[in-house]
Amino acid sequence: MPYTTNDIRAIESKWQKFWDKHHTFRVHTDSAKPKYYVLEMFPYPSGKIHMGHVRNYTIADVIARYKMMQGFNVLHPIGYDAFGQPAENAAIKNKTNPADWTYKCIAQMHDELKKMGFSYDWDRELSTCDAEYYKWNQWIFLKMFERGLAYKKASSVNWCPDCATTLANEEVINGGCWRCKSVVVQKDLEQWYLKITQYAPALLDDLQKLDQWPSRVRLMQENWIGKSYGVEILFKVTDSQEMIKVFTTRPDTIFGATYVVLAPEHPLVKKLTAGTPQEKDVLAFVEKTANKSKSLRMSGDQRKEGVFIGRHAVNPVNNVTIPIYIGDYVLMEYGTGAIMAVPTHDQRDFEFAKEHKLALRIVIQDPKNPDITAEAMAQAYVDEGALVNSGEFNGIGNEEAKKKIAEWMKSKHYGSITVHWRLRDWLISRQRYWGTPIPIIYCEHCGTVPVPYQQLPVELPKDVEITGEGGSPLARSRGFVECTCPKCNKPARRETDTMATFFDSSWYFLRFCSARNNEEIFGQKDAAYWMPVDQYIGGIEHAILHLLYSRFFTKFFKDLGLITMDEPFVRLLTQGMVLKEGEVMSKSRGNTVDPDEVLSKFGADTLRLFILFAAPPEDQLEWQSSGLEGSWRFLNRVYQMVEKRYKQTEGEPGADLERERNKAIKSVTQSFEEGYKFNTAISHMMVLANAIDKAKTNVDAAIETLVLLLAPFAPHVAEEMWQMMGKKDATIAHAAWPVFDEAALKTSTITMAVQVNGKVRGQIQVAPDTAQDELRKLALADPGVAKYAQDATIKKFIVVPNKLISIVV
RNA sequence: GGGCGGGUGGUGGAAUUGGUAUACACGCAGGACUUAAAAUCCUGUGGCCGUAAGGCUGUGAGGGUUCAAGUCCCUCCCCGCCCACCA
Repeated sequence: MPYTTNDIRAIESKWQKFWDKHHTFRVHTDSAKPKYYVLEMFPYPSGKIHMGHVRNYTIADVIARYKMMQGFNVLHPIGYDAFGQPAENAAIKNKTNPADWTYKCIAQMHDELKKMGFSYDWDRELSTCDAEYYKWNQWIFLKMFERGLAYKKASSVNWCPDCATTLANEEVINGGCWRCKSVVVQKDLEQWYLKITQYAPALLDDLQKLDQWPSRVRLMQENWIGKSYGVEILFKVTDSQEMIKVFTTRPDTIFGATYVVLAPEHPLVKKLTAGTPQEKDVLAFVEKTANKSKSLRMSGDQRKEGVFIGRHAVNPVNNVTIPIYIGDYVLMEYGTGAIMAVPTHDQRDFEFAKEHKLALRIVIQDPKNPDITAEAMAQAYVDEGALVNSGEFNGIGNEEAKKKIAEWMKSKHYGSITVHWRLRDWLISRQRYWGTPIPIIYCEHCGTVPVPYQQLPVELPKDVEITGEGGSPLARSRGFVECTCPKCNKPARRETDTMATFFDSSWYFLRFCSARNNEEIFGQKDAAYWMPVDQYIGGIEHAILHLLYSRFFTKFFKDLGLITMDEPFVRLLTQGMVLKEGEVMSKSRGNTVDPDEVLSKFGADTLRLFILFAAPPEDQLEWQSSGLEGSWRFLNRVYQMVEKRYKQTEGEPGADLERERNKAIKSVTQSFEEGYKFNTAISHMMVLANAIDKAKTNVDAAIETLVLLLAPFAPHVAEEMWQMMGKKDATIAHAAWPVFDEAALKTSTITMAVQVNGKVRGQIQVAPDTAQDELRKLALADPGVAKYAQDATIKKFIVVPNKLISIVV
């Protein structure tokens, strides 16, 4: 029977039904068995899966199935990150309800995932928009609220005018909304925050434990958390009692400070300019900056604008009086919102100083250019050098001076040694409908009151019309807003903001451990058994946001005493993007390939095999339809082998084929163990297939091995072949992964290359571990070698055991 | 501007971490089978010279270390990703 398109469909749907019927991938907490938790970043249910999903989930599935065959109790769950704005947009567009739209998409997505043959435990399938799930979001929020980790504050926030909602700092990409790319503006609002900054030290320190994460992801997190050591220095304002506290990481340049810059929003600005001739100009500049969005302020031409405020301050270390400016390049949110400017050794200060014709003073000598004057500098000198013009510190290297000056200033009470973090608290309120309601009630008498736990979930009302305009949609639902205060029973109002959807995905991996538990957020025994996730797989785009938030939540759960581990993901794999003609495959570019089309033409096994063969998982993958046919041909060939050659001959397999068989097991297993190099794993299987084709002896053992090795990659056809081979195991998914015999890999003769003066001139066949004297004779006897080495004096004779001989003449 | 990856045949990609560069596949060319096509199978396939044997050359460019360099060191060019006024 040829392996045709119709056969593929029949085979694949047959085995998908079989797995369903037998619950092949259902697992239970069982402390007697070693566990392995494989997780992919769950999808947003847009309805259709794309090639990115296919790649991500295929990688995960192959790992899960491999671990199963190795005897692990493998947890491999799936769910849907179902809250979020596309559902609202679709609701507006199609005049439907976000819930209806989302559940329809989930059903569709569910079917598509099944068609790929992924080994999910479907009993754990979940959607974050289910009340049984988001109830626990509210539970977490209340636990955080109790501990002061969830709090409300007024501040200038990122606002996306198109999405009509606030955004976290992490959601602003190049000044635009991460979802719709509209320019983000600033707005003063009262919003809910999570105090992720309290965990900043742990989030930074524990990165060291994540030695099985890609180093660049660790580095990205490290930069995002942004710990900097420095000094806070007090500059006294002349003719005033006010002090300006500046933060610097460069105390070694303190003697070079020639002016001070405050952020326009700095509270001292208004105080210091009140009633002065400069007041008008200063206020005008402050207002101008306030109208500029933060994103605009931080991007664009980056020309540094600012004005002199008419006041001066004294540098404590040398009593020099210097002018005070306000400048838009100083940010109120970072450090103290004020800096000491050292134009000679900071490029931003240099540009500002040139623009405003401010003084320059060199305090670090460029060893390559020791005699340069400040006036002659074309840019700031920011590298290392010895201190000059710095009083008692002259001559000291600046790295050493950083520590010495910091200590000295501390002892003189000029300043204090401090640490600043770049990480800000996480803004979680969204003025949207399709998200988890924040479980808070506002009472005129009792103030801000948390919803009691027994009243959870606070369900999303269904009677809300989504218009996309005018603040929180929930505010328009009277039945939702109006409530009674849990404390005093008087009429009160509910919070109408919903939670950012990143909240939902920050702990779903824990929920999977006991997805149907209605009593608790997750079973503690289940979590203790399954967690942490052994292998997590997803896109690099989540390197900061999702992974940082998940780490934060995990640490919080540990502090609650619910779990004992403090990092959720042991090993992280970030899969590369899928490209077509050199560009990322995307809907907006219109260069997508629909997985469905490939499925109907070639089936899931071929698609899976191709997507793994075309590139290593972490690299970009260039989509080539012709490669698909190659994978199809390979599966077909193996199928024909089982059909036509299995159990057709008597006798023993030849030693050569046995060696190839063992070699294939070793290589494929190694490809798994050494960084999931599926492309080479597949090539090793192809090598074995080629050897079987050529073999004249009994091929039964080799075919069995090949089918077993292939099982994680192409599970449907592997099951079919396994059945054709008359195997008793109910499913190849639980068959044992083959083991190799090191002894079978040995050969009686090996080929060694012989080089003369670095060029290969011949090859000799020798027994393994032949003695050097013998090798010398054999090598020189080779005609190709003799031609170059015969009459010459041999200067060196180098042997790389069992590989190569290098003769220098 | 800073950080991190990369650059290997016509294409996707291998190379045991200093040891025979181009495994495996795609594509292409020639052949077999066929009335024919598809499918399948066989052979060849980095470049240059040569009928051949063989020789020279070759991993972005240039230099270096070494018996030996895709791999290590220096200088430069190009591409991708991430972060970007964080003091």
